[in-house]
Amino acid sequence: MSIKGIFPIDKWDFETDSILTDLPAEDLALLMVNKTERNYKKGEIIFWEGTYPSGIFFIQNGKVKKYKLDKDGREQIIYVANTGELLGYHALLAEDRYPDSAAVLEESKIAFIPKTDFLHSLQQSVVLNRKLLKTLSHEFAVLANSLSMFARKSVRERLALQLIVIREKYKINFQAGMPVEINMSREDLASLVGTARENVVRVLTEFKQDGILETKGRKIIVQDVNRLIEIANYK
Amino acid sequence: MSIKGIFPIDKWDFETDSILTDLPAEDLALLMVNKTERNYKKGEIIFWEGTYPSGIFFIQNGKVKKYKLDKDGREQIIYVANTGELLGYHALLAEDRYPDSAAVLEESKIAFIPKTDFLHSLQQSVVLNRKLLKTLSHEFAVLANSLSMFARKSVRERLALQLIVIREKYKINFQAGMPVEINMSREDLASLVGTARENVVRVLTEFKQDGILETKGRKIIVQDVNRLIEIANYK
DNA sequence: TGGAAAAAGTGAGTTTTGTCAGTTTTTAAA
DNA sequence: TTTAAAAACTGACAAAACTCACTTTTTCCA
Repeated sequence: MSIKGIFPIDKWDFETDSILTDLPAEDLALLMVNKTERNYKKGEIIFWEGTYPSGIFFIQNGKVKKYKLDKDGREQIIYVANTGELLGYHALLAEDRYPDSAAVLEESKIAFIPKTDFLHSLQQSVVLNRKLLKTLSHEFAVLANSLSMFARKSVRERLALQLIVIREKYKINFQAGMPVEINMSREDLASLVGTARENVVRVLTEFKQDGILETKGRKIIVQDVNRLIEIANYK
Repeated sequence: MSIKGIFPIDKWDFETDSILTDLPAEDLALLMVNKTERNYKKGEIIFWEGTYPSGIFFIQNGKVKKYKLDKDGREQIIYVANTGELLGYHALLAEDRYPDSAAVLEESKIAFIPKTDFLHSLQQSVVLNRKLLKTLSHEFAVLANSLSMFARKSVRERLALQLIVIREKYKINFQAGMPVEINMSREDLASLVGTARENVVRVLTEFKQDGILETKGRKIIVQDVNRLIEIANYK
């Protein structure tokens, strides 16, 4: 059974990948005409908050965290982007600097599309325009959800919820039916949940004792999503 | 001295008002052709989260809170929109339900623009398209900031920051040079800061004792913005 | 404009979260 | 395969935030 029947996963996912999949072949070709591919190693940074963009990025394969660092150096993950998603278009469209930084969570293949090609495609393609407006508006809903979660939910509730959401993203790495392994450092999980690493570890131990999940080294295998959904206490 | 030299207020403001101010007269006329105006009393609701949109709204005069209610009925304010701003376009552009609710914070005059007119203007006006893309991308940056603040800052820091931001919105109600009065219930302030009413009251009392602000009944007059900026501890 | 209702403010106790200072386990390079 | 470094985990304590029960002040409308 898919998670969609029991949890509104679409409210936590940007659906950026639909921008390209719905684009007519000729519009897509125009956008991709000068793209350059590159492999990024785990932990490598794609762009830095506060710098000016020179193009957009397309995740051909891999996972990317979008995050902000606060004054005290603490990291907050805003969103985890997956294979097929675009990155970095906010800065270009807002005619401003990057609002966040992006770093790869696992070995990834990422394409770069120059600014001029993106802006040119935007002028030419009615579909690209419409899809960007739709995606950005949907992102608003996702961020509003996240904001409300961080402001109002306990660490335990937030961790349960983020485990549900992040697990969906790791499904892409595993065959259907096979147990999904979440391979994320406790540090990154803490950045995602908005708490200290120690708290993540403590709650994970609780969940493990309750038979909700098991761990294989750092990897997390969720055994009872329904219990996580209950704990997340999300309408 | 304007706040802009000492605090990056643009990172906390949607700038939605620029959508209409930058629109060519003919595009604006097309958009406004069937608009209907209405006065809303304090507390009245404009639209509800989860319902389908039939148009967009324009705040001709007043202030509107955009908020979400969680499972336990607790309110989280996502954003406070001011005179000149548009409301409700996210749902139409995402072809989805409203992601949040909207209610007026003070007596307001609000215009309704039917869905068909908005979508028709979108097809006709290149400028409207571009401005919406720009505004939505900027909103992403604002929400990412807020998200990070809620996840990482203390109640004291959050209240200091929100007082700075909300005070700018109340400037519109007062003559330049006159002391700005923030006229917001402690309940609404708590919804904005993401905490309980009692905590807002306690921190406000502290700020009052430190000479950072004074109160006139429920109204808050900030006397030392620089101290608030220090306390907010925002880079 | 008096008075009832609503909102603001206070205090004490509990719960949650953060911090520090470690030990143990896992990872990955040599 | 060994082993040093990094990451994961644990416990104790401190700080922050929440909740409840209550008093005082303000608002607003009959």
